[in-house]
Amino acid sequence: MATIQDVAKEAGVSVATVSRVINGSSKVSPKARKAVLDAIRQLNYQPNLLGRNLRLMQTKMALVLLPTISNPFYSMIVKGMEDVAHKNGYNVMLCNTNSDVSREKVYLELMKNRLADGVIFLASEMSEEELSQIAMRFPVVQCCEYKEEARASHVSIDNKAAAYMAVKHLIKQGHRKIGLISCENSFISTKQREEGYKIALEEEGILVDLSLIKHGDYGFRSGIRAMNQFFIENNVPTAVFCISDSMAIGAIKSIWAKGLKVPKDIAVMGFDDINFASMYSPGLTTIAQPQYDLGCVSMELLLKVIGGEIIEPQTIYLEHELIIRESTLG
Amino acid sequence: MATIQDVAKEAGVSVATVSRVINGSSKVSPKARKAVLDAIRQLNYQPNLLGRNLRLMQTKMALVLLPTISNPFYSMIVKGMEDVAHKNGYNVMLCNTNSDVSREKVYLELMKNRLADGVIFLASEMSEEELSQIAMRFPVVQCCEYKEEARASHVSIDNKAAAYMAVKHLIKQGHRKIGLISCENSFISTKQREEGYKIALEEEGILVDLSLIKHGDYGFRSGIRAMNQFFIENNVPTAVFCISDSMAIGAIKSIWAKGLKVPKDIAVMGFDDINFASMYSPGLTTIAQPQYDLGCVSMELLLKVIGGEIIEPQTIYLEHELIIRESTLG
DNA sequence: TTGTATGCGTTATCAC
DNA sequence: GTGATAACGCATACAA
Repeated sequence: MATIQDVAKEAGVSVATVSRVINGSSKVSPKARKAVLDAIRQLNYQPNLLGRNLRLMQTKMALVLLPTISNPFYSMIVKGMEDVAHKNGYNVMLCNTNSDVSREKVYLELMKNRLADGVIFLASEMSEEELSQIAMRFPVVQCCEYKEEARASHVSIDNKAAAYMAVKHLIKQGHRKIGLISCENSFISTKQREEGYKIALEEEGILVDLSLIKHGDYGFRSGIRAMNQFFIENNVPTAVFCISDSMAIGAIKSIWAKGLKVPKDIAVMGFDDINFASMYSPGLTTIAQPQYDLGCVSMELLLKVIGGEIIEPQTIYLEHELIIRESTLG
Repeated sequence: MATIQDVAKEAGVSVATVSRVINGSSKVSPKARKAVLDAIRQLNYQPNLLGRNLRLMQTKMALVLLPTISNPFYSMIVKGMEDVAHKNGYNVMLCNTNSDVSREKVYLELMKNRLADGVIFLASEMSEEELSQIAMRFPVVQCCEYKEEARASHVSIDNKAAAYMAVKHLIKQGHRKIGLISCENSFISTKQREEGYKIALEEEGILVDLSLIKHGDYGFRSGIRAMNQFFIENNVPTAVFCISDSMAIGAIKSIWAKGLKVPKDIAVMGFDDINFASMYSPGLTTIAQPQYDLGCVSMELLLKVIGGEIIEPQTIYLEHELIIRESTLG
């Protein structure tokens, strides 16, 4: 494999000149430039970035930690991150953590070992303390999920306002007995969506009934189980707000199994607007997050932190949107 | 940031000894080892892999190029690749190509620039010629999709046999007029699934009727459109075999829109067994690929190619499975 | 068992 | 404009 030395020799110039041609860093005579370019082509030279990165002490690589690539919700977010990164000469390294702290830490080693310039977390399992520690020493941005107390920037929607809007929509359809299928986790979005649900009810003078709040794990099956609970307890709401689309689809399956119809007997709404929400029958009413923009803004922020333009942690909220489909229109 | 020099000074030994302790490469006296370990802890030292990689001319990093992370089909494959990679001290770099050749090439530059030791392609858009060129110079494995003529290893199922099995199942259910919703692309899997479809029909003495073959793009909407074609042309089969689950779900939606039932009026089967296939109502009959194993075997193969254990291109087929659910049982 | 010295491929500083 | 050369952090051949 040809090195910059070989190119210099072939072109009859010094390595410094070759480097200057490659990086356009300063003036080079047309004659020397041509000689270098010819030599590069001749030798099929590819710069070895290991050398450059070592010298520059940077890798133009950004880590993106996500719990799973099988959640379609992340796909557009990642696209946004990649587009912004590429526009700025950066590459993105996607890392599947499986919501496993130890796996997160393995990947973070890559940054600690200078193989990446910064990291974006999409739902970390680490403690606020650990996150703050890392953010003190390296460029860190949190996207969608975040730790409130961590001293690190974050970009997300206002989950409380979004859940509030969702429940208000159900109330407007005439529902008073509204169930919630939430999750038992420590995600800030969960906490905030529950808050939004409660505030919307209280504002209408509806008492928050804890027996109408069930829990799943975001997944389809857990949505079935949670909805079944209502039937088992013989305490069935006329509308159910699920904090994920997959659970909402599970809830619908459970409702059908009882011979009931959606939305005629029970209205169901989800959260996230995954692709499948519109593919389903009935189309699923849900809250759409600006996924692509969340990705773009997160990466822009990270690049600024890497560049040293931003020192203090930033908080950025983007707009969400209520998408009304058949599952709540009855 | 502390370097190996700092550690050496702190421990009162040479950098060589520190390096030896870190890599366990040769004998070090217990006393020196302890001094080094203490110094490392003291200084919170993290080796800079840029230096090591440059010196060793390897990165312990594998590139995985996939057309999109939003296709749930890839998720378990990637998991398998990651598990094997991690077990062998390797990291995986997921790269979203969006089925864009230029994007593929950008990522391949990372390998050409020595930032990765090898690459696994999941559905490349490059020509066989280009692929062969790259495989000549770098470790390359193709997973699931592959170019027949490319001189590079590949791991996949036997798509022809799988499609054959699928259509045979429909025939066994009593169907004779069986439609195919395929894709207009150059993927080998497409070609082979079409072949399997034809062979299964011919074997039963059923003439292959080209008007019963429609095309989509793997996606849900294209499944609707393709199925609609049958209705528009007033040439409706009693069973439809779709080469992707998403198209199958689209086909079902189209059938429902005509007031017909699945499988009572028309049986539908898919391919891939994505998670959603079992979540849907009716559950979708489909062909399951051993996704996790495909990933594992591909990565094992790549590591062997990187290690120089394998020189000649290998071809490995894994077993598929027919998953029978309600969408064809009527 | 340990230390010295060299080089991996690149960029940047300086002197010319 | 150009070239010689010193880093960047690490691993290792060789010498001791």
